[in-house]
Amino acid sequence: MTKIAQVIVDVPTMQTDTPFTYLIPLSLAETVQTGMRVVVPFGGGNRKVQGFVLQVLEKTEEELTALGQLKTISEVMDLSPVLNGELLDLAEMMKQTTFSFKITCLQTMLPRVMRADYEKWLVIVDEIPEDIYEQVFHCLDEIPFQEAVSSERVGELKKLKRENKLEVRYEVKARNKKKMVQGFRSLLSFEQAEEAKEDLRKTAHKQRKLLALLQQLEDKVCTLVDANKKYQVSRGVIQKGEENGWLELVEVEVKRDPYAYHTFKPSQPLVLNDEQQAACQAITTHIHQQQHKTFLLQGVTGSGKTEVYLQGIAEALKLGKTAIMLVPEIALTPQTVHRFKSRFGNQVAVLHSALSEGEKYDEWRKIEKKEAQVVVGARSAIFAPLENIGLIILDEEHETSYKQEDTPRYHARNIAIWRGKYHQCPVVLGSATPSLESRARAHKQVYQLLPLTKRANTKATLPSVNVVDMREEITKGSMQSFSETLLEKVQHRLDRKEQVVLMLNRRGYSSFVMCRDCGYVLPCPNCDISLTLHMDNLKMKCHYCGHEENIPKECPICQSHKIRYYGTGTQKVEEELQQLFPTASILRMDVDTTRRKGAHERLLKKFGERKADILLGTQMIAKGLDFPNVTLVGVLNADTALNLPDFRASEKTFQLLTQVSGRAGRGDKPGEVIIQTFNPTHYAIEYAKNQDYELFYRHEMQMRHLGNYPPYFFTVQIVASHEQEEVAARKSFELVRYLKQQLTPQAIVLGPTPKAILRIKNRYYYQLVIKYKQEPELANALRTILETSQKDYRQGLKITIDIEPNSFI
DNA sequence: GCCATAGGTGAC
DNA sequence: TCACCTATGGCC
Repeated sequence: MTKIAQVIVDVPTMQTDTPFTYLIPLSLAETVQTGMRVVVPFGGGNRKVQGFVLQVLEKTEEELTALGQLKTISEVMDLSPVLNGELLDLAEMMKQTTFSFKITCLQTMLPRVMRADYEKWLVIVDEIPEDIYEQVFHCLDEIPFQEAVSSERVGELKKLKRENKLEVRYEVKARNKKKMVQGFRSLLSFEQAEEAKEDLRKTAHKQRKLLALLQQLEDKVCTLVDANKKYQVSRGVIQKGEENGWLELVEVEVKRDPYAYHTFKPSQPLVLNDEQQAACQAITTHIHQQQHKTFLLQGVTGSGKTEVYLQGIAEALKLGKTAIMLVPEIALTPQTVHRFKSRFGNQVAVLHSALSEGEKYDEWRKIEKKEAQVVVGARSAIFAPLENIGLIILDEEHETSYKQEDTPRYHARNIAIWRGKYHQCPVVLGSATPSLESRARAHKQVYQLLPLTKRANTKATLPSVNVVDMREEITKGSMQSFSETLLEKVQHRLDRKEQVVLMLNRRGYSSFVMCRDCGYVLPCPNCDISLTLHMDNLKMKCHYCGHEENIPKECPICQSHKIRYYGTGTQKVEEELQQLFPTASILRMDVDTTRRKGAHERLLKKFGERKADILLGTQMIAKGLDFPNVTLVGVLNADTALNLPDFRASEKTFQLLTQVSGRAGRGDKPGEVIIQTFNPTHYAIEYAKNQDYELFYRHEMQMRHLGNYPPYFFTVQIVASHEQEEVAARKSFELVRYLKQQLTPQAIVLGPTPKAILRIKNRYYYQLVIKYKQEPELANALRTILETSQKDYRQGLKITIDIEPNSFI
């Protein structure tokens, strides 16, 4: 019997999107297991690629010959599997539902560092002309392949390769480096150490201390850093110890712990009110009974959803089970992490984008080694390699960031429910403003609704909300960002030493440069969009392709010098605000001020300690902040999202306004919210003003029904892009024709239309949209499109399929 | 993604 | 007739 392995190779194409069979060499027969990463030779040149083992099988000699000529696995990259059976199955589901390659799905589930690094070298294997050896190879045996390609003598090198005098060598490099530090281990028994102590001179305190430490360690390893910090034994003393033969120096692995220098005060479960109690009960019953069910925990802001999560997780842990808690990236603040760490201590692993690649890898391994039972993280944390999951939670389930924007375009909510079914455990979707899809499913009893209607802090009442009609402010002649009403209210809070949060809707609020004489706006040379002014480095920047240029001094069209900054970035509003309230201390929070690691945390801490009066920021301040002294929240421009040509515009506006309003009056003092808008009668704003989700939901459902939008219809978006506009356009017309022919007459195929931003990075984008209720042939049609698109791809025509896209813009 | 191969083109 | 190009299929 011979062992063979089914391997998915790291070549993301349609034709290689299937398992390949490899022989397992005798030397690795006991090592190779399902779910491990391996290095295999692939293709004509036998270049080495990374692969994932899907299956290990044993074959007889006859069976083996029937399989034809097989290649052999070169090496294994892991000591133990990195993906278990569940995650391998999950990858298959993702591939099928997102129309992406298996390899891409597998890689998505692992920390980035576990993707291979490939290196290519050009190696001399036979005599080559002296001058090439000296000039190109610099008298070395091999050079990086890239160096050879960029050399002036590529032609000659190619010829030498054909004559087998040169060879290409491929290398697969593992990037998942463990962090190693110097440590030491005792070589003495307790008695020997005791004797050594006696031989010491009386004054040798430090060495005596070291010996005591060695006795305490027994055969454990101690790092030099720990010896210094915890036991005040310095490097020199340890070196002396080594010379004396007391200890040996060793390399030890340390886990990077991003929260090592934080202290977490343990917190106790809070007393739940009736509604929280009922919700918690429903969830824990399902944990106990090992029964899957999806719950929609709909609670007004401040209703204590988090405490329900915490107690649910505690229950899972009590049963020896594990739990995943997903939080949107921007809500994954130190405050949030703190709440979980202080309740569950170091059982918690945190996964989010602010961590370095190494830190992410270590947190991942902490989970994999079962050192952590609770995982708190953003979207990709849904793939945490936990076993025996008892509870999965998605907080702020309506957040669009739960859907990945590039392939595989999975939605964390779907993955969560899949894993919930696999582990037979409850899944809790929590939100104050659920997505229409989820709320409709709760209505149809697909999910079970758990309502929380009261604020947990009984003294805290829902804030009163006022809408200010900015059209009137304009006629009054005030050209500022602030209405008189808002200014009065801010002054009032400043007088009372209370705090204010002001939010700018980022979209449409970036600054651009316009000529006052001819109206010329500086465009990006690669994209159909205007450049944005960045004050931090005084450059004009394109938000889509990253193009940068200097701020023009004169208009390139009419040479006028009357070129001015338009629009209001947070910086400009900050200046305006400072002029109006010279004595107020203002904190600005936007991409510019939070770019540096930990800046986000520092700003919030400062505000929490009441070292500032006003917090001015973009959407990032709308979520999860809990500052009891904030009694006024102002939204400077509520409409910018409303005007987008997107069927979710109203929903997003309503959600944002409700979320940000929830930041006011979380303590004992009542809160107030001011919403400035040019559309005071729009239903999204009206219902947000009354904090009435139910009415908004009903109204919006009618709108969706009229427009044949989700949740009444399923949607698929297909985008074709090419450097030449007509190629992209022609392809999308062809796709529409094909789809109309494949689908039932009930399916609605819209388009093709040019995308809202036709050109990005010098590529033209055309899209088409399919709306449908039931289309048994759709999956097949999409798969066919994917297969045929492989050919187009070589001609530079890219086609992407997005199931249930976040927007059609 | 990359290589080997096939079939085409032009320069002599 | 060869050198060089691009388009295309296969990779275990």
